[in-house]
Amino acid sequence: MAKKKAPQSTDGETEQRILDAAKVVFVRRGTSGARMQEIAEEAGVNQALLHYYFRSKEKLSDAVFRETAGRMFPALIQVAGSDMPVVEKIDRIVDTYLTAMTATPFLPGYVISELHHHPERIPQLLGQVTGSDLGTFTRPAFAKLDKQLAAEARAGRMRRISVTQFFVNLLSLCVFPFAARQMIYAAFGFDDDDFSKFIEQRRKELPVYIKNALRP
Amino acid sequence: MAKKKAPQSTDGETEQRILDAAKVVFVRRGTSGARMQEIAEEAGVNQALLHYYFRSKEKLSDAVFRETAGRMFPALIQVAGSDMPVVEKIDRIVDTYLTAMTATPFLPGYVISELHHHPERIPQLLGQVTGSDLGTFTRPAFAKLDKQLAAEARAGRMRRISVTQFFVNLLSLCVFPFAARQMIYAAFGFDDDDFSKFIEQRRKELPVYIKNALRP
DNA sequence: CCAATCTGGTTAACTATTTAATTAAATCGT
DNA sequence: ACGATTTAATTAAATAGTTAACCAGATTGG
Repeated sequence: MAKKKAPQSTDGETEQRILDAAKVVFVRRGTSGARMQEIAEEAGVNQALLHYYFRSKEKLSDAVFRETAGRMFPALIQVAGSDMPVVEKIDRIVDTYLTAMTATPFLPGYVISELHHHPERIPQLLGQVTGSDLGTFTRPAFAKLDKQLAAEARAGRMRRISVTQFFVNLLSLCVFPFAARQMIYAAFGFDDDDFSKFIEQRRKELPVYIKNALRP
Repeated sequence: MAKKKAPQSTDGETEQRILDAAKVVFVRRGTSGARMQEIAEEAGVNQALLHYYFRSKEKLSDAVFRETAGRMFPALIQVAGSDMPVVEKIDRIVDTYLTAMTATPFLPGYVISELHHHPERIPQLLGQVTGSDLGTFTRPAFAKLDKQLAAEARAGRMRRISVTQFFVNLLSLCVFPFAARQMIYAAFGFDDDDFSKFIEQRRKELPVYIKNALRP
Protein backbone atom coordinates (compact mmCIF):
# COMPACT_ATOMS: atom_id res chain seq x y z
CA MET A 1 0.00 0.00 0.00
CA ALA A 2 0.98 3.58 0.49
CA LYS A 3 1.47 4.83 -3.04
CA LYS A 4 2.14 8.44 -2.17
CA LYS A 5 -0.16 10.47 -4.39
CA ALA A 6 2.70 12.77 -5.23
CA PRO A 7 0.63 15.66 -6.48
CA GLN A 8 2.39 18.38 -8.39
CA SER A 9 4.66 20.32 -6.20
CA THR A 10 6.10 23.67 -7.07
CA ASP A 11 8.45 23.71 -4.12
CA GLY A 12 11.49 21.44 -4.02
CA GLU A 13 9.57 18.59 -2.50
CA THR A 14 9.88 16.18 -5.42
CA GLU A 15 13.47 17.04 -6.13
CA GLN A 16 14.27 16.33 -2.52
CA ARG A 17 12.44 13.01 -2.62
CA ILE A 18 14.49 12.03 -5.63
CA LEU A 19 17.70 13.03 -3.96
CA ASP A 20 16.81 11.07 -0.85
CA ALA A 21 15.94 8.02 -2.91
CA ALA A 22 19.18 8.40 -4.83
CA LYS A 23 21.10 8.45 -1.57
CA VAL A 24 19.51 5.21 -0.48
CA VAL A 25 20.20 3.46 -3.76
CA PHE A 26 23.70 4.79 -4.42
CA VAL A 27 24.77 3.95 -0.91
CA ARG A 28 23.29 0.48 -1.24
CA ARG A 29 24.58 -0.39 -4.72
CA GLY A 30 27.51 1.88 -5.33
CA THR A 31 27.79 4.30 -8.20
CA SER A 32 28.10 1.76 -10.99
CA GLY A 33 25.76 -0.75 -9.41
CA ALA A 34 22.93 1.74 -8.98
CA ARG A 35 20.17 1.84 -11.61
CA MET A 36 18.21 4.94 -12.46
CA GLN A 37 15.10 2.78 -12.58
CA GLU A 38 15.61 1.61 -9.02
CA ILE A 39 16.05 5.18 -7.87
CA ALA A 40 12.85 6.20 -9.62
CA GLU A 41 10.92 3.39 -7.95
CA GLU A 42 12.41 4.22 -4.58
CA ALA A 43 11.28 7.82 -5.07
CA GLY A 44 7.90 6.75 -6.42
CA VAL A 45 8.24 8.76 -9.62
CA ASN A 46 8.88 8.20 -13.28
CA GLN A 47 12.42 7.67 -14.48
CA ALA A 48 12.23 10.66 -16.80
CA LEU A 49 11.80 12.91 -13.79
CA LEU A 50 15.26 12.02 -12.63
CA HIS A 51 16.66 13.44 -15.83
CA TYR A 52 14.35 16.40 -15.59
CA TYR A 53 15.77 17.47 -12.26
CA PHE A 54 19.32 16.16 -12.49
CA ARG A 55 20.61 15.97 -16.00
CA SER A 56 22.42 12.66 -15.85
CA LYS A 57 23.23 9.76 -13.61
CA GLU A 58 26.67 11.21 -13.07
CA LYS A 59 25.31 14.56 -11.93
CA LEU A 60 22.92 12.82 -9.58
CA SER A 61 25.60 10.63 -8.14
CA ASP A 62 27.81 13.68 -7.67
CA ALA A 63 25.06 15.39 -5.73
CA VAL A 64 24.62 12.35 -3.53
CA PHE A 65 28.31 12.02 -2.87
CA ARG A 66 28.69 15.67 -1.96
CA GLU A 67 25.73 15.61 0.41
CA THR A 68 26.74 12.44 2.20
CA ALA A 69 30.51 12.29 2.16
CA GLY A 70 30.77 16.04 2.55
CA ARG A 71 29.23 15.84 5.99
CA MET A 72 31.79 13.37 7.27
CA PHE A 73 34.66 15.64 8.07
CA PRO A 74 33.92 19.31 8.66
CA ALA A 75 32.63 18.81 12.21
CA LEU A 76 35.64 16.64 12.93
CA ILE A 77 38.16 19.14 11.64
CA GLN A 78 36.46 21.85 13.60
CA VAL A 79 36.87 19.99 16.86
CA ALA A 80 40.44 19.10 16.01
CA GLY A 81 41.32 22.73 15.41
CA SER A 82 39.49 24.14 18.42
CA ASP A 83 40.98 25.42 21.67
CA MET A 84 39.77 22.46 23.71
CA PRO A 85 42.45 20.51 25.58
CA VAL A 86 43.55 17.32 23.84
CA VAL A 87 41.90 14.88 26.20
CA GLU A 88 38.64 16.67 25.76
CA LYS A 89 39.02 16.53 22.01
CA ILE A 90 39.39 12.81 22.25
CA ASP A 91 36.18 12.52 24.22
CA ARG A 92 34.33 14.78 21.86
CA ILE A 93 35.50 13.17 18.64
CA VAL A 94 34.79 9.65 19.81
CA ASP A 95 31.36 10.57 21.00
CA THR A 96 30.45 12.68 17.99
CA TYR A 97 31.65 10.06 15.57
CA LEU A 98 30.02 7.07 17.14
CA THR A 99 26.76 8.97 17.31
CA ALA A 100 26.98 10.08 13.70
CA MET A 101 27.95 6.63 12.45
CA THR A 102 25.22 4.96 14.44
CA ALA A 103 22.71 7.19 12.72
CA THR A 104 24.04 6.31 9.26
CA PRO A 105 25.96 3.07 9.61
CA PHE A 106 26.25 2.54 5.85
CA LEU A 107 28.11 5.75 5.19
CA PRO A 108 31.67 4.58 5.86
CA GLY A 109 31.31 1.59 3.56
CA TYR A 110 29.90 3.77 0.84
CA VAL A 111 32.50 6.51 1.16
CA ILE A 112 35.41 4.10 1.27
CA SER A 113 34.01 2.26 -1.70
CA GLU A 114 33.54 5.43 -3.71
CA LEU A 115 36.94 6.85 -2.93
CA HIS A 116 38.50 3.52 -3.78
CA HIS A 117 36.85 3.21 -7.18
CA HIS A 118 36.67 6.92 -8.00
CA PRO A 119 39.63 8.63 -6.37
CA GLU A 120 38.98 11.62 -8.61
CA ARG A 121 36.14 12.44 -6.24
CA ILE A 122 38.40 13.26 -3.35
CA PRO A 123 38.15 17.00 -3.93
CA GLN A 124 34.40 16.79 -3.35
CA LEU A 125 35.01 15.57 0.17
CA LEU A 126 34.74 19.10 1.42
CA GLY A 127 31.18 19.53 0.22
CA GLN A 128 29.88 23.01 -0.42
CA VAL A 129 32.99 24.81 0.72
CA THR A 130 34.42 26.51 -2.31
CA GLY A 131 37.79 27.38 -3.63
CA SER A 132 39.99 25.23 -1.45
CA ASP A 133 40.90 21.59 -1.18
CA LEU A 134 40.72 19.38 1.87
CA GLY A 135 44.38 19.96 2.63
CA THR A 136 44.21 23.73 2.97
CA PHE A 137 41.31 23.37 5.30
CA THR A 138 42.78 20.74 7.53
CA ARG A 139 46.33 21.99 7.70
CA PRO A 140 45.78 24.76 10.27
CA ALA A 141 43.63 22.47 12.40
CA PHE A 142 46.31 19.81 12.38
CA ALA A 143 49.03 22.34 13.10
CA LYS A 144 47.14 23.46 16.17
CA LEU A 145 46.59 19.92 17.34
CA ASP A 146 50.22 19.07 16.78
CA LYS A 147 51.29 21.96 18.98
CA GLN A 148 49.03 20.69 21.72
CA LEU A 149 50.41 17.18 21.42
CA ALA A 150 53.95 18.50 21.59
CA ALA A 151 53.09 20.57 24.67
CA GLU A 152 51.52 17.60 26.41
CA ALA A 153 54.64 15.58 25.67
CA ARG A 154 56.93 18.31 26.97
CA ALA A 155 54.87 18.51 30.14
CA GLY A 156 55.33 14.78 30.55
CA ARG A 157 51.63 14.09 30.39
CA MET A 158 51.77 12.15 27.12
CA ARG A 159 54.18 10.21 25.00
CA ARG A 160 55.14 12.09 21.88
CA ILE A 161 53.06 11.17 18.88
CA SER A 162 52.71 12.85 15.51
CA VAL A 163 49.37 14.43 14.58
CA THR A 164 49.05 12.12 11.65
CA GLN A 165 49.45 8.98 13.70
CA PHE A 166 47.28 10.36 16.46
CA PHE A 167 44.54 11.31 14.09
CA VAL A 168 44.60 8.15 12.03
CA ASN A 169 44.47 6.06 15.19
CA LEU A 170 41.48 7.98 16.41
CA LEU A 171 39.66 7.72 13.13
CA SER A 172 40.53 4.06 12.68
CA LEU A 173 39.08 3.11 16.03
CA CYS A 174 35.90 5.07 15.44
CA VAL A 175 35.15 4.44 11.81
CA PHE A 176 36.53 1.05 10.92
CA PRO A 177 34.03 -1.01 12.90
CA PHE A 178 31.25 0.49 10.79
CA ALA A 179 33.10 0.03 7.54
CA ALA A 180 33.82 -3.58 8.41
CA ARG A 181 30.45 -4.23 9.98
CA GLN A 182 29.69 -7.19 7.75
CA MET A 183 32.97 -8.87 8.66
CA ILE A 184 32.27 -8.36 12.32
CA TYR A 185 28.82 -9.85 11.95
CA ALA A 186 30.33 -12.90 10.29
CA ALA A 187 33.31 -13.31 12.56
CA PHE A 188 31.51 -12.87 15.86
CA GLY A 189 28.03 -14.01 14.85
CA PHE A 190 26.66 -10.57 15.64
CA ASP A 191 23.25 -9.29 14.69
CA ASP A 192 22.18 -5.65 14.62
CA ASP A 193 21.41 -5.67 18.30
CA ASP A 194 24.73 -7.18 19.31
CA PHE A 195 26.43 -4.62 17.16
CA SER A 196 24.75 -1.62 18.69
CA LYS A 197 25.57 -2.90 22.17
CA PHE A 198 29.12 -3.39 20.98
CA ILE A 199 29.25 0.22 19.86
CA GLU A 200 27.80 1.52 23.11
CA GLN A 201 30.49 -0.34 24.99
CA ARG A 202 33.03 1.21 22.67
CA ARG A 203 31.69 4.66 23.41
CA LYS A 204 32.69 4.16 27.04
CA GLU A 205 35.93 2.29 26.51
CA LEU A 206 37.54 4.01 23.55
CA PRO A 207 38.40 7.31 25.26
CA VAL A 208 40.06 5.41 28.08
CA TYR A 209 41.84 3.14 25.63
CA ILE A 210 43.19 6.04 23.62
CA LYS A 211 44.28 8.15 26.57
CA ASN A 212 45.94 5.14 28.12
CA ALA A 213 47.77 4.39 24.92
CA LEU A 214 49.33 7.82 25.11
CA ARG A 215 50.38 7.76 28.77
CA PRO A 216 54.08 8.40 29.11
CA MET B 1 54.34 -1.87 -27.46
CA ALA B 2 54.62 -5.02 -25.44
CA LYS B 3 51.92 -7.20 -26.92
CA LYS B 4 52.82 -10.34 -25.02
CA LYS B 5 53.08 -13.08 -27.61
CA ALA B 6 50.96 -15.35 -25.43
CA PRO B 7 51.86 -18.60 -27.14
CA GLN B 8 49.64 -21.59 -26.66
CA SER B 9 49.95 -23.12 -23.27
CA THR B 10 48.52 -26.42 -22.22
CA ASP B 11 49.25 -25.74 -18.58
CA GLY B 12 47.14 -23.23 -16.69
CA GLU B 13 49.29 -20.32 -17.77
CA THR B 14 46.63 -18.48 -19.76
CA GLU B 15 43.89 -19.18 -17.26
CA GLN B 16 46.12 -17.76 -14.60
CA ARG B 17 46.86 -14.68 -16.65
CA ILE B 18 43.16 -14.12 -17.05
CA LEU B 19 42.56 -14.54 -13.36
CA ASP B 20 45.34 -12.11 -12.55
CA ALA B 21 43.97 -9.58 -14.98
CA ALA B 22 40.51 -10.04 -13.51
CA LYS B 23 41.89 -9.35 -10.06
CA VAL B 24 43.40 -6.11 -11.23
CA VAL B 25 40.24 -4.94 -12.94
CA PHE B 26 37.72 -6.09 -10.34
CA VAL B 27 39.76 -4.55 -7.57
CA ARG B 28 40.06 -1.32 -9.52
CA ARG B 29 36.46 -1.01 -10.71
CA GLY B 30 34.41 -3.11 -8.35
CA THR B 31 32.24 -6.01 -9.40
CA SER B 32 29.60 -4.01 -11.21
CA GLY B 33 31.99 -1.43 -12.59
CA ALA B 34 34.28 -4.01 -14.18
CA ARG B 35 33.89 -4.81 -17.89
CA MET B 36 34.76 -8.13 -19.43
CA GLN B 37 36.38 -6.26 -22.30
CA GLU B 38 38.74 -4.44 -19.98
CA ILE B 39 39.72 -7.70 -18.35
CA ALA B 40 40.44 -9.26 -21.72
CA GLU B 41 42.64 -6.33 -22.70
CA GLU B 42 44.45 -6.42 -19.38
CA ALA B 43 45.14 -10.12 -19.92
CA GLY B 44 46.10 -9.59 -23.54
CA VAL B 45 43.60 -12.12 -24.82
CA ASN B 46 40.30 -12.17 -26.61
CA GLN B 47 37.09 -11.66 -24.75
CA ALA B 48 35.73 -15.00 -25.89
CA LEU B 49 38.53 -16.71 -24.06
CA LEU B 50 37.26 -15.34 -20.79
CA HIS B 51 34.04 -17.23 -21.28
CA TYR B 52 35.96 -20.25 -22.49
CA TYR B 53 37.73 -20.60 -19.15
CA PHE B 54 35.26 -19.05 -16.74
CA ARG B 55 31.69 -19.38 -17.87
CA SER B 56 30.37 -16.01 -16.83
CA LYS B 57 31.31 -12.70 -15.33
CA GLU B 58 29.78 -13.79 -12.06
CA LYS B 59 31.87 -16.96 -11.89
CA LEU B 60 34.98 -14.97 -12.65
CA SER B 61 34.22 -12.37 -10.06
CA ASP B 62 33.53 -15.11 -7.53
CA ALA B 63 36.90 -16.65 -8.23
CA VAL B 64 38.60 -13.29 -7.79
CA PHE B 65 36.82 -12.56 -4.54
CA ARG B 66 37.65 -15.95 -3.08
CA GLU B 67 41.31 -15.73 -4.02
CA THR B 68 41.80 -12.22 -2.73
CA ALA B 69 39.48 -11.77 0.21
CA GLY B 70 39.95 -15.37 1.25
CA ARG B 71 43.58 -14.70 2.02
CA MET B 72 42.82 -11.85 4.38
CA PHE B 73 41.91 -13.75 7.52
CA PRO B 74 43.11 -17.32 7.86
CA ALA B 75 46.65 -16.34 8.83
CA LEU B 76 45.24 -13.88 11.30
CA ILE B 77 42.89 -16.34 12.93
CA GLN B 78 45.70 -18.81 13.18
CA VAL B 79 47.89 -16.41 15.12
CA ALA B 80 44.98 -15.40 17.33
CA GLY B 81 44.26 -19.00 18.23
CA SER B 82 47.86 -20.05 18.78
CA ASP B 83 49.64 -20.63 22.10
CA MET B 84 51.75 -17.50 21.82
CA PRO B 85 51.44 -15.05 24.73
CA VAL B 86 49.14 -12.11 24.06
CA VAL B 87 51.80 -9.47 23.74
CA GLU B 88 53.58 -11.57 21.21
CA LYS B 89 50.36 -12.00 19.27
CA ILE B 90 50.01 -8.27 19.10
CA ASP B 91 53.50 -7.92 17.68
CA ARG B 92 52.92 -10.68 15.19
CA ILE B 93 49.55 -9.54 13.96
CA VAL B 94 50.61 -5.94 13.51
CA ASP B 95 53.71 -6.95 11.64
CA THR B 96 52.04 -9.57 9.51
CA TYR B 97 49.19 -7.30 8.60
CA LEU B 98 51.18 -4.24 7.75
CA THR B 99 53.43 -6.34 5.58
CA ALA B 100 50.54 -7.99 3.80
CA MET B 101 48.68 -4.73 3.28
CA THR B 102 51.77 -2.97 2.03
CA ALA B 103 52.11 -5.66 -0.62
CA THR B 104 48.49 -5.26 -1.74
CA PRO B 105 47.34 -1.86 -0.54
CA PHE B 106 44.14 -1.95 -2.62
CA LEU B 107 42.74 -5.05 -0.98
CA PRO B 108 41.03 -3.48 2.01
CA GLY B 109 39.17 -0.97 -0.11
CA TYR B 110 38.07 -3.69 -2.47
CA VAL B 111 36.98 -6.10 0.22
CA ILE B 112 35.10 -3.49 2.19
CA SER B 113 33.44 -2.29 -0.96
CA GLU B 114 32.39 -5.79 -1.99
CA LEU B 115 31.09 -6.77 1.41
CA HIS B 116 29.21 -3.52 1.61
CA HIS B 117 27.48 -3.90 -1.72
CA HIS B 118 27.25 -7.69 -1.76
CA PRO B 119 26.88 -8.87 1.80
CA GLU B 120 25.75 -12.23 0.45
CA ARG B 121 29.41 -12.88 -0.27
CA ILE B 122 30.43 -13.00 3.34
CA PRO B 123 30.41 -16.79 3.42
CA GLN B 124 33.12 -16.80 0.77
CA LEU B 125 35.43 -14.96 3.11
CA LEU B 126 36.89 -18.22 4.24
CA GLY B 127 38.16 -19.09 0.80
CA GLN B 128 38.88 -22.71 0.02
CA VAL B 129 37.95 -24.03 3.41
CA THR B 130 34.85 -26.11 2.98
CA GLY B 131 31.80 -26.90 4.92
CA SER B 132 31.94 -24.27 7.61
CA ASP B 133 31.28 -20.59 7.94
CA LEU B 134 33.60 -17.95 9.25
CA GLY B 135 32.05 -18.11 12.69
CA THR B 136 32.71 -21.78 13.37
CA PHE B 137 36.31 -21.27 12.37
CA THR B 138 36.95 -18.21 14.42
CA ARG B 139 35.04 -19.11 17.54
CA PRO B 140 37.64 -21.46 19.06
CA ALA B 141 40.44 -19.04 18.25
CA PHE B 142 38.59 -16.21 19.93
CA ALA B 143 37.73 -18.36 22.91
CA LYS B 144 41.38 -19.11 23.40
CA LEU B 145 42.36 -15.48 23.07
CA ASP B 146 39.66 -14.46 25.50
CA LYS B 147 41.00 -16.85 28.11
CA GLN B 148 44.43 -15.35 27.72
CA LEU B 149 43.07 -11.83 28.07
CA ALA B 150 41.17 -12.82 31.19
CA ALA B 151 44.28 -14.42 32.64
CA GLU B 152 46.37 -11.34 31.96
CA ALA B 153 43.75 -9.22 33.65
CA ARG B 154 43.61 -11.51 36.66
CA ALA B 155 47.39 -11.38 36.94
CA GLY B 156 47.13 -7.59 36.93
CA ARG B 157 49.18 -7.24 33.78
CA MET B 158 46.36 -5.86 31.67
CA ARG B 159 43.07 -4.09 32.02
CA ARG B 160 40.18 -6.37 31.24
CA ILE B 161 38.97 -6.12 27.68
CA SER B 162 36.65 -8.34 25.71
CA VAL B 163 38.03 -10.32 22.78
CA THR B 164 35.72 -8.56 20.43
CA GLN B 165 36.85 -5.09 21.44
CA PHE B 166 40.47 -6.18 21.56
CA PHE B 167 40.32 -7.73 18.16
CA VAL B 168 38.40 -4.95 16.48
CA ASN B 169 40.81 -2.39 17.89
CA LEU B 170 43.74 -4.32 16.55
CA LEU B 171 42.22 -4.75 13.13
CA SER B 172 41.03 -1.16 12.96
CA LEU B 173 44.48 0.22 13.64
CA CYS B 174 46.11 -2.06 11.09
CA VAL B 175 43.63 -2.10 8.24
CA PHE B 176 41.82 1.21 8.26
CA PRO B 177 44.72 3.34 7.11
CA PHE B 178 44.86 1.29 3.93
CA ALA B 179 41.13 1.36 3.40
CA ALA B 180 41.09 5.12 3.88
CA ARG B 181 44.31 5.72 2.03
CA GLN B 182 42.76 8.21 -0.36
CA MET B 183 41.35 10.28 2.48
CA ILE B 184 44.72 10.32 4.18
CA TYR B 185 46.40 11.45 0.98
CA ALA B 186 43.90 14.29 0.70
CA ALA B 187 43.86 15.32 4.34
CA PHE B 188 47.62 15.29 4.91
CA GLY B 189 48.82 15.95 1.39
CA PHE B 190 50.57 12.59 1.31
CA ASP B 191 51.98 10.88 -1.73
CA ASP B 192 52.87 7.21 -2.03
CA ASP B 193 56.26 7.76 -0.49
CA ASP B 194 54.92 9.69 2.50
CA PHE B 195 52.39 6.96 3.01
CA SER B 196 54.86 4.12 3.06
CA LYS B 197 57.02 6.03 5.55
CA PHE B 198 53.90 6.60 7.60
CA ILE B 199 53.23 2.88 7.62
CA GLU B 200 56.78 2.02 8.58
CA GLN B 201 56.50 4.37 11.53
CA ARG B 202 53.25 2.66 12.43
CA ARG B 203 54.94 -0.70 12.37
CA LYS B 204 57.16 0.47 15.19
CA GLU B 205 54.63 2.47 17.16
CA LEU B 206 51.46 0.43 16.98
CA PRO B 207 52.55 -2.48 19.20
CA VAL B 208 53.63 -0.01 21.85
CA TYR B 209 50.42 1.97 21.45
CA ILE B 210 48.26 -1.09 21.82
CA LYS B 211 50.11 -2.60 24.76
CA ASN B 212 50.07 0.74 26.50
CA ALA B 213 46.38 1.10 25.95
CA LEU B 214 45.88 -2.12 27.85
CA ARG B 215 48.14 -1.36 30.81
CA PRO B 216 46.23 -1.65 34.07
C1' DC C 1 -17.28 34.58 -13.12
C1' DC C 2 -15.49 31.45 -16.35
C1' DA C 3 -13.63 29.40 -20.33
C1' DA C 4 -9.31 29.59 -22.98
C1' DT C 5 -4.62 29.29 -22.40
C1' DC C 6 -0.31 28.95 -20.37
C1' DT C 7 3.12 26.62 -17.64
C1' DG C 8 5.78 23.58 -15.29
C1' DG C 9 5.58 18.98 -13.25
C1' DT C 10 4.81 14.24 -14.65
C1' DT C 11 4.20 10.20 -17.41
C1' DA C 12 4.37 6.40 -21.01
C1' DA C 13 6.70 5.05 -24.75
C1' DC C 14 10.60 5.10 -27.38
C1' DT C 15 15.68 5.32 -28.93
C1' DA C 16 20.41 4.42 -28.76
C1' DT C 17 24.09 2.46 -26.59
C1' DT C 18 26.50 -0.61 -23.85
C1' DT C 19 27.55 -5.04 -22.50
C1' DA C 20 27.48 -10.02 -21.40
C1' DA C 21 27.13 -14.03 -23.67
C1' DT C 22 27.09 -17.35 -27.68
C1' DT C 23 28.36 -19.36 -31.85
C1' DA C 24 30.80 -20.98 -35.92
C1' DA C 25 34.57 -20.90 -38.45
C1' DA C 26 39.43 -19.89 -39.05
C1' DT C 27 44.28 -20.12 -37.36
C1' DC C 28 48.06 -21.52 -34.78
C1' DG C 29 51.31 -24.45 -32.48
C1' DT C 30 52.67 -28.84 -30.93
C1' DA D 1 45.18 -34.24 -35.44
C1' DC D 2 44.00 -31.84 -31.48
C1' DG D 3 43.43 -28.49 -28.16
C1' DA D 4 44.22 -23.60 -27.51
C1' DT D 5 43.18 -19.17 -29.28
C1' DT D 6 41.40 -15.64 -32.36
C1' DT D 7 38.07 -13.37 -35.29
C1' DA D 8 33.97 -11.74 -36.28
C1' DA D 9 29.43 -11.73 -36.32
C1' DT D 10 25.38 -11.95 -33.66
C1' DT D 11 21.91 -12.20 -29.97
C1' DA D 12 19.62 -10.66 -26.14
C1' DA D 13 19.20 -8.09 -22.27
C1' DA D 14 19.95 -4.08 -19.56
C1' DT D 15 20.12 0.60 -19.17
C1' DA D 16 20.85 5.79 -19.73
C1' DG D 17 18.75 9.19 -21.93
C1' DT D 18 15.02 11.55 -25.01
C1' DT D 19 10.62 12.89 -26.68
C1' DA D 20 6.00 14.06 -27.06
C1' DA D 21 1.90 13.99 -24.96
C1' DC D 22 -0.74 14.70 -20.60
C1' DC D 23 -2.44 16.86 -16.58
C1' DA D 24 -3.44 20.19 -12.87
C1' DG D 25 -3.30 24.39 -11.15
C1' DA D 26 -2.49 29.33 -12.00
C1' DT D 27 -3.34 33.28 -15.22
C1' DT D 28 -5.73 35.96 -18.19
C1' DG D 29 -9.06 38.22 -20.92
C1' DG D 30 -13.72 38.67 -22.10
